[in-house]
Amino acid sequence: METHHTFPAALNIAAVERDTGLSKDTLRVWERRYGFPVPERDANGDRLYPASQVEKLRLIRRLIDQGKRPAKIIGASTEELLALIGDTPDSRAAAATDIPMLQYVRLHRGAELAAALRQALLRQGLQRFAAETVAPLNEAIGEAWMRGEIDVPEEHLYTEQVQNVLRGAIGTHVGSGTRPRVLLTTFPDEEHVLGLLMAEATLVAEGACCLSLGTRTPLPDLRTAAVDGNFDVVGLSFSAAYPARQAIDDLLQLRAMLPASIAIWAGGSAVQGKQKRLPGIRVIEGLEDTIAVLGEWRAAPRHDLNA
Amino acid sequence: METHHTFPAALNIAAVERDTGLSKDTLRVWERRYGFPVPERDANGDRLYPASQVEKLRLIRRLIDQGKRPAKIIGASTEELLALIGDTPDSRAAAATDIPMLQYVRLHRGAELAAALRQALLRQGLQRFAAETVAPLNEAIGEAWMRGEIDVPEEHLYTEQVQNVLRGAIGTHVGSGTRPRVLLTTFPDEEHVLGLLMAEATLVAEGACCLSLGTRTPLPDLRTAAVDGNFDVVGLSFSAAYPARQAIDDLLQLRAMLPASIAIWAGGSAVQGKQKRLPGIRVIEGLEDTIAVLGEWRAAPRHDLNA
DNA sequence: GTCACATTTTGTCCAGGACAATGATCATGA
DNA sequence: TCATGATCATTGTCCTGGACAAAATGTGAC
Repeated sequence: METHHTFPAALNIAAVERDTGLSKDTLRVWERRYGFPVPERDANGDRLYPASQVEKLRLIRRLIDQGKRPAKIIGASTEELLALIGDTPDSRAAAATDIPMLQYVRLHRGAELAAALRQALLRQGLQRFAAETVAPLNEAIGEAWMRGEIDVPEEHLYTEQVQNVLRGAIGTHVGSGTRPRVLLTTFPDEEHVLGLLMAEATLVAEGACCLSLGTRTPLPDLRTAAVDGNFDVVGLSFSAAYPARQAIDDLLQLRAMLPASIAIWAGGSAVQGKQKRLPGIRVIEGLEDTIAVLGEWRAAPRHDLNA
Repeated sequence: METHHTFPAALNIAAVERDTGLSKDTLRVWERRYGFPVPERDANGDRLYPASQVEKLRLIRRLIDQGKRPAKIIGASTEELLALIGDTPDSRAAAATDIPMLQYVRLHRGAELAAALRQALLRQGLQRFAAETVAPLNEAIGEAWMRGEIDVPEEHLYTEQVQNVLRGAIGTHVGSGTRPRVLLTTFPDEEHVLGLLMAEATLVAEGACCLSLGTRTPLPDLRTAAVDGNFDVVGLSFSAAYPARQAIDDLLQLRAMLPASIAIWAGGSAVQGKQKRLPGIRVIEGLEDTIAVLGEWRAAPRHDLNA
């Protein structure tokens, strides 16, 4: 049955950049410094990475995301790297958590996952669904990813199904005309959408009037949209993968670009606990905190109520 | 009121790559060959692009996407470029089409757009909504983008709202257990999701059992997911931006990777009319054609009905 | 008009050097 | 013992300038 050939013999450097997330520059400088990867060359002298090296690069990338240093692991064999993944300190504790929905993701049971999510939504209502089902599940997925238990397609499947359920629910809450008017998006380097959807779900459930621009909005465009759209608040979401340092810089830059009458709310792992370093910005410490922040805003005296 | 400074003085080359979609290599080689852009330099000799040059680069990028050649337009002033955009042959004809929903997008009326979409969905049902409302609207948005009438945030807003409505509707059609089982996704270089959602909507409305992995699934992962998940069909979606040549190569490569028992369906502008160059692959010529293709599959004799 | 062929244009890749930001290490003081 | 700061090593990104193949364009024969 396995007569059909599976992969092309080798990938060029651009394809490897796509597949591994390692930049072309990084791939070349690793080759120079560490002696890995050492790709073949085509007739023109261009690099051609065999699938085995790409596979190893993917493992290395994962370990680096976990905090390992390239020099320490780049010499290891594929087997040693596999052993290293899922051998983090908190691995055993986390592996114990046995959420059924996580099993559906592992086993590619998209339909069952969707059904379970929908059932949870019906039982809990939108707000508790986001806070008590999606948020913990998100975390569990992140940890399973770290442990190497799930891969790209599982994560995609998960994101798709959660999106279907959350977006369907968000759609049923119209809430136009209410206040505050919140513009939601992420910065150009942040492509994770689930945090944004969870925030939107929580906010619309509380009667805020949300408009989401999705992910990756360029800063100048964000400014224009916020000012022209007469928004009260701009909400930004950051995943754990976003460098905290850059999040702070970007937020302060946005703060300088927007008039003081527009509040900025920032949520997600990357900004958690950074309130003191973010003057003029309200850090949302967790989904539950969203409601408190919303209450704050509504309680605060405002200049433009008649605007 | 405009006392706050709007932009940082200049962007580094990585930020310009993000904002314009032009690779670092391209930016450097243009500077060498055409004398534009000519960025400032920081203390370390690194390029710093002023906002004005980035703006011009964005215009150039748009014109290139419309088919212009860099050498022909790179010398023009920002004003001349602006005049060039929206001066394409079919511009006048297209500008005449005056869909109300397109107005909502132009004016950032997210709530109104969502309401109009939802109303259309209720009136038409999922299938006709996809074919008769979303598809033409998509095309109109694409043309408005070409003409420079809408920009990144408008396009984001549109995509978000359509996603909310389509995903909500898709979610209500469970259809697990029915055949065929269709695995939907896009290739790693295709990030447009609306085509995929429209296909999914049409298929679930016809009782197919769809599972979407979202966009950008690596080929090896796609193969594993299709085989392990016991799917009958793998469906791929291509936007107009996808190079037709690459679409054909990628599809044939996927065909070689998958067992013959799994059908491949491909849809979208990039593959339209390419059926004869894609043996073993069923090209879907339009949303309406989807239903015909589904009927074909169901009518065809199969070896594995008892699988 | 349409096909084949020559020529120009254009994006991507290469090598190898440099540097700043980040992380690790270690000494110092509370 | 633990925090704080200085020093050193690591690492990703940017640089220059050269090369080449794929795509687009132009040219001529039919």
